[in-house]
Amino acid sequence: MSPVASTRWCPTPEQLMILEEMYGSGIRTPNAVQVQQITAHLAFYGRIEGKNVFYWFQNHKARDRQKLRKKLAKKLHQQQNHLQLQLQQIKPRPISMMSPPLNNIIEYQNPCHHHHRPYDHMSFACWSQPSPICLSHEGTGVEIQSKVVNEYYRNKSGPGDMLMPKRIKGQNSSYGQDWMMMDMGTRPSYHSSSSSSSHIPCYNMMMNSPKIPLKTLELFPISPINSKQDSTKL
Amino acid sequence: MSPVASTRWCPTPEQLMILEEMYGSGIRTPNAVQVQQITAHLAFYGRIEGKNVFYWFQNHKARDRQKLRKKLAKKLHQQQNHLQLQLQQIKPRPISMMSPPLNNIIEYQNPCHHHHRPYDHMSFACWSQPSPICLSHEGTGVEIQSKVVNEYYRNKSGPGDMLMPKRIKGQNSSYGQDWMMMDMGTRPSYHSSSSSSSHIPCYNMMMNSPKIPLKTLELFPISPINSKQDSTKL
DNA sequence: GCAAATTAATGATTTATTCAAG
DNA sequence: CTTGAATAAATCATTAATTTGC
Repeated sequence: MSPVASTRWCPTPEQLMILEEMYGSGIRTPNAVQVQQITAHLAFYGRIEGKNVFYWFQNHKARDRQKLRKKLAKKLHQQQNHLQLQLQQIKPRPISMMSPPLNNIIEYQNPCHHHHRPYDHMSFACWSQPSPICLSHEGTGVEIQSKVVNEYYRNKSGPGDMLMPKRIKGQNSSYGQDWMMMDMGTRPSYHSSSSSSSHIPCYNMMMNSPKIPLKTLELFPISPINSKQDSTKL
Repeated sequence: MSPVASTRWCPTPEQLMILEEMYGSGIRTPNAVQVQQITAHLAFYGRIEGKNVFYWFQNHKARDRQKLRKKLAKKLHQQQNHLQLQLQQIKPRPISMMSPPLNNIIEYQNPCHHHHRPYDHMSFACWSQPSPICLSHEGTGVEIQSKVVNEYYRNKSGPGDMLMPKRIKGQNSSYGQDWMMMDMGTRPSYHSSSSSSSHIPCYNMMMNSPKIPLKTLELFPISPINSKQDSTKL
């Protein structure tokens, strides 16, 4: 009879409203910092995590595109039909003569046209809990983690490094703020030349595995660890 | 003339060899723990991070599949040609009669056949640094993080929770070890029923942002944060 | 009204495709 | 050309709406 915690995030109406407002105002692929801010903000209205926010935008964007495509396909289909009608009226031809132009439409109807896909802008995953920064609502429980997380930050942080996305060159001015290094401290480099800073954008997140057993796991055999790998496939 | 740290991971021959051995021995989609182990192990031979290992397996698997597909398509194409030749020899027909069977082949050649795609098994992202656990090689610098990370773990970890993947039901025995909860501690739940445990698989990683400025970021306006969003797109 | 049965939405994951460094 | 990195599309799975028979 226990209420059984739901397995997946279920946005509250307020959360949804805010998310949609943000989306409406142009946010499409929030970066890690933005996701953190949004998450912290929304946590005021209910349980939420970074990954929920990240997924929400991803899904929303994708489904928007999907809708748009369908609409476009429909429109073009009608348009095409219309055109054909006109053509037929002007100069009737055998059916076979009409197929070539139709091919152009198919591309829109075909669910598989991943080519020429314009990458809209760098984005990256962020599955994380609300950070202690930017708690616009206080006393909501979000800052329960603050001490620990802050402590963690203190332990590692140096001066804030900003960096540009690797794939967008020469657009510094536009994206400078959105990108920053999240490298997990510096380790001695083993590679001769590649020194200290391994440049990892926001993807680089500390693995949050408090529940990984701390006991030493079996030393590494160069063979399947759990022997339950999907060697079935292939 | 500075040696300019390379932006992307460049596997050493040893690392590559080991990775390929692992792949050969059946590992396809290592889970977070495995990635950690592999990373720690390979760190002995040079700079490496969890995400490199993760990406390597992902890419290797994908490109293997790709090769296989191409081969299969080729084979089937030849086979088909052969069959047709035989058919033609037996009972010559007009060309038009031969197209239907050909359609079956096209599916293999078409790069867009994501349907009926057999999901091989649960897998998940893991962009993380080698964890302090399982350092099969010691004194290599990898454990430089250990103190900090361990401290972090100590701060948060409760009893190790194991959990099953959500999507594979009734297969407990097979995957039990591969899945575990990595929820970032418990916060008070705002949702009435959904209590404490938000079930997040290994995706759930603590954001590693030591270089995010700790200063309070601008409070949250329900509008683009950096005003540099990709509102260009759409 | 009201559950069981269906269907539609949408959160979460995995795979395919693209970009670009070396 | 190979392959590490990153994003978008496709897919799966669960929850919410909705319908249906009583």
